[in-house]
Amino acid sequence: KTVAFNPVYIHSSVGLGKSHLLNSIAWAAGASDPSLKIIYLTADHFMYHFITAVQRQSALAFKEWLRGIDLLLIDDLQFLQGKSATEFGHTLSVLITGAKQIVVAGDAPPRDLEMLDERVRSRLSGGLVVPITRFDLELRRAIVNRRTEIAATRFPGVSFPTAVIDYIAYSVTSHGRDLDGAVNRLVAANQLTNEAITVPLAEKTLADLIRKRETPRVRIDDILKIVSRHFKIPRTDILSSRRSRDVVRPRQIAMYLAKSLTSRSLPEIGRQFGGRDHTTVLHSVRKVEQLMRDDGELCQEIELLKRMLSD
DNA sequence: CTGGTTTATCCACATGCCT
DNA sequence: AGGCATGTGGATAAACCAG
Repeated sequence: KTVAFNPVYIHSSVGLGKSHLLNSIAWAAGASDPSLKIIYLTADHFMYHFITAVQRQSALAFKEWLRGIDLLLIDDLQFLQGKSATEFGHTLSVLITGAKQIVVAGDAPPRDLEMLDERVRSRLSGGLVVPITRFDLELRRAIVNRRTEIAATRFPGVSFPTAVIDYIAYSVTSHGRDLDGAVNRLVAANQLTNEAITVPLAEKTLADLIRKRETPRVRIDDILKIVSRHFKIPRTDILSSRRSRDVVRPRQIAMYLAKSLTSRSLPEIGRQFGGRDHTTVLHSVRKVEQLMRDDGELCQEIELLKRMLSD
């Protein structure tokens, strides 16, 4: 047998069957060679084991144990966050170097995994990266159409207006299973209440299936890049501990942007700004807000930066 | 340069919100 | 009951700024 690609990184949004795929891989590998040692873990489980191992001073034993594994599958990498992520990154790169087969899955491409350091990220990008894309609109429409036809033969009174089919196909963007679920639920609602199937009914019944418009992801990397270019100061200065005004202002503005444009927490942002304390970030945010209150020009400048970042 | 002021930063801790 | 996020109050030392 050959190790063709290592590591393999699978990414897709939630609900498209990543975990299912990972489990299938594990099962198929086990079926083809029962002697293989295969471990499937979610990232937080992995981290839990790792941390308890460190606490029990048995980190070495833990690493030995890992080395004995032939196929390691780690799921939900995006849940890996916080202060131990960097330590985890270390272990991960040791593992990858260890030449055993690794399969990792997460909900973003490797370069967006900000909690991992650059070396690990490029490590992951260097392997095989498999994106699983959503069904596109036409395919979703076709699936819904098919489902409604089946429903119509089973429940003669049921009919789906085209507008409702479009609505479902447009709004429910996750896995095919959810598209089925949407149709079933509408049929059920219709059977129970005799209410005609309309777009408003669909809106009401399917509220929880419709993922709210995901705020376009802004990465802190991008904020750093844009801010450092705009103020003509090197990115390393922003991350450094220098405190001269010409570097502090941009730094604070960047932190403010990170807080308002991403959903990262204060400690998380602090960590990415050269390991600063979360209260420093808080102070920066407030400072910038105050500066904006009594300086319209700065206000516009920051609005400009915001627009540049969220296109 | 010097002495005083401002403030970016960190720390210890409190509170509230989810599990 | 414990982790995580947001906040408060205080201390300190790095910049800043007259004189």
